[in-house]
Amino acid sequence: MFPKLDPLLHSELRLAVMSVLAGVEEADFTYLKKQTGATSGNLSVQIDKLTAAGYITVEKGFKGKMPRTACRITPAGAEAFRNYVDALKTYLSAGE
Amino acid sequence: MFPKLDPLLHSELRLAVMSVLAGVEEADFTYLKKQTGATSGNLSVQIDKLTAAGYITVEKGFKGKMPRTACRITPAGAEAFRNYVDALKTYLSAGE
DNA sequence: ATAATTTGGTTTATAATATAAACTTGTTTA
DNA sequence: TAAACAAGTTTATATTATAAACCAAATTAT
Repeated sequence: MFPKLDPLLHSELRLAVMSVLAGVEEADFTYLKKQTGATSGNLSVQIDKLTAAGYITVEKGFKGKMPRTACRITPAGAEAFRNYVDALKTYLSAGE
Repeated sequence: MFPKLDPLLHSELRLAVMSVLAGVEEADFTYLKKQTGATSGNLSVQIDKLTAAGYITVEKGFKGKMPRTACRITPAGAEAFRNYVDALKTYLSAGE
């Protein structure tokens, strides 16, 4: 009936992060923070979880002398995102 | 950018309950349990929260001798549900 | 030069949440 | 009349989301 929702994606901030990453080649920490409006701490934690799940990859380097954390969605992450969207539609259809 | 998601609706079970109720005149506890696959305990708790929020109403009575708990969505609940669906679309659009 | 502020984060503490297990009350069946 | 079932509720637990506090390095102000 109602499919189970991937708990990793059923989280406001993680979903926002994935939503941004689904639309761009790569996004760094600062950009994600700006787009999502999240606090640094929260964003850091959620990025870790998405990384641990294999949904995104994180590449740490420097832009000039400043640290920079670049994030990309993985194929697995993109698929999970699509599946989540599909699953959610089951829940939302009544509200159209 | 990303609108805030109503935390009362951003919950797998509560959303499923609202989804069912959005489509029918009224549904009783047993029916909701069957449709959502939830445990009684969980369902009971989430129904309470939706009631406290004014999103649904609960009417207790008897069907024959057996207790029955009938739930209906309220206008406020229906509106909240619509708003939630709209807000969510912002998050999902990248995944289409 | 050095003190103060900003940047780009991470770690840790807390409060809220979802969830199931255990329990209750009454009914039906063996 | 004992056992099993129905329809829930209460309570305990484990997870989560989130922000506050912290840290290191770079930049800016004095």
